[in-house]
Amino acid sequence: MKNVFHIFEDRGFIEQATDRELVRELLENPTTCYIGFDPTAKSLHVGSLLPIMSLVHMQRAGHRPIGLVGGGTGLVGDPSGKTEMRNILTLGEINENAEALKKQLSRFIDFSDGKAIIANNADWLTDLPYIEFLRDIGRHFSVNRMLAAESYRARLETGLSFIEFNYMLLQAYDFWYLFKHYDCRLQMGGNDQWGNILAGADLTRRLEGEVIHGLTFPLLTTSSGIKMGKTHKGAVWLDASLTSPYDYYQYWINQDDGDVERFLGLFTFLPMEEVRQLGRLKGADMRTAKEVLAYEATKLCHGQKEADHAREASQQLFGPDREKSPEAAPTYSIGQEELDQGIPAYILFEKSGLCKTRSEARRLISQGGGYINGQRVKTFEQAININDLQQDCLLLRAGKKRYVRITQE
RNA sequence: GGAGAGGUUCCCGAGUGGUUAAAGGGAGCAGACUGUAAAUCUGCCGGCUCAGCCUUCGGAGGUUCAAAUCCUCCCCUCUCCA
Repeated sequence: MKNVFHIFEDRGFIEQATDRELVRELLENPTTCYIGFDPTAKSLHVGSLLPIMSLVHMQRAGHRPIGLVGGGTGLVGDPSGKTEMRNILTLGEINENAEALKKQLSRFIDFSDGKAIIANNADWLTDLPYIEFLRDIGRHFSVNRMLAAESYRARLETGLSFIEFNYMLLQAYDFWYLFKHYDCRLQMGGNDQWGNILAGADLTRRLEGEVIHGLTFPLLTTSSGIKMGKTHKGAVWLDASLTSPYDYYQYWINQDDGDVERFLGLFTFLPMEEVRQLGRLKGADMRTAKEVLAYEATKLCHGQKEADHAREASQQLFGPDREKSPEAAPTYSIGQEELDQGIPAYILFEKSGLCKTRSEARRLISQGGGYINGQRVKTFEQAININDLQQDCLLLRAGKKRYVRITQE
């Protein structure tokens, strides 16, 4: 089996490593590694996809991944890469989120038979005795050195509370703890975690005299330098009830040309020869590569069946017969009474979820961005009624890409 | 604890009594162009029962015909001093 380190290198996962040569050697043999996930929301979003993919690669290569849910650290708040102090969550919220995270990770990683582990650092952090912690752990940290860390330096400008300042110690403790209890010798994470990862490796060296390692991934931005994962509707979630597989598929197909090859490497398991080949496509052919990316990414997250649906739906809605076969679009049903009476177009656009407010719907339609069955809506108060139904439904479109099918209840 | 600075619409950031739903930029949306891409140009960008009305400038009161702008108290942040 190929060393995962080469796979990571080849596919563009690596930003920094504590020692490339040693990490590569380490990964010659089955190794336990971990990545922390913050339980700040009830679902992960595409921002966490890169770490997840790395764990999948690890598992496929015969290593043992640990998904660490930051139940304990979530009670504190991580300053890394944030300019504002984050909201501190209650224990209840965190546990709820932690549960949900576990479920999501299981879609990507096989947790059976100890092939992977899910851990929650609340289990060992919440009961830490303060004095002992200071004595045994705190003494190994130099404040001078911590302040030199980029993540803290930035926060020094805007203010940094003591509890946040301790985050690094806690995460370092996590790494040591996982090393101690699971023989975990590699921590991975986004490049914003570099300082924290180093701290953990450092702590373990001091406490145990053992050298353990860290690896970071590039922070993902699109070619235009914007953080990934935001759309008109907000964050792109991995949970199908928050972001539908169709929207998820669409998210990927709408990526910039310049990102496609990189994303194929990171977010699919296609062989790299194929990825490079797809990346070489020029002009409109690039769409093929995007379709592959969208399909593969959706398949990984939501399964083949959903991916097939999403692809079909997209092909119908964006193919040569667009507007003709709207079964594929997300559906919203409306009461018969309302339809009989006729409903103003802008209200329908708002109700169907295409616009967040009625004002937005008015604006959209006034600017010529509202369509019904492929026809531009002329005025926002235009009444939509039963006569507009074609084969029992009508197709609403906002702008060029966003569709909703309206059916009668 | 003392002294000073500051909290403005999604973000950054102007505004220091009426002409301010609040400059400018970013993000976002729409139109044109296109390949469900990018770039570019144009328009939009608090809400609503929308030629009008309502709600916003940390919070609560007050002055005034009129306040984001003035006063009082409170909350929070930053800087310096201890």
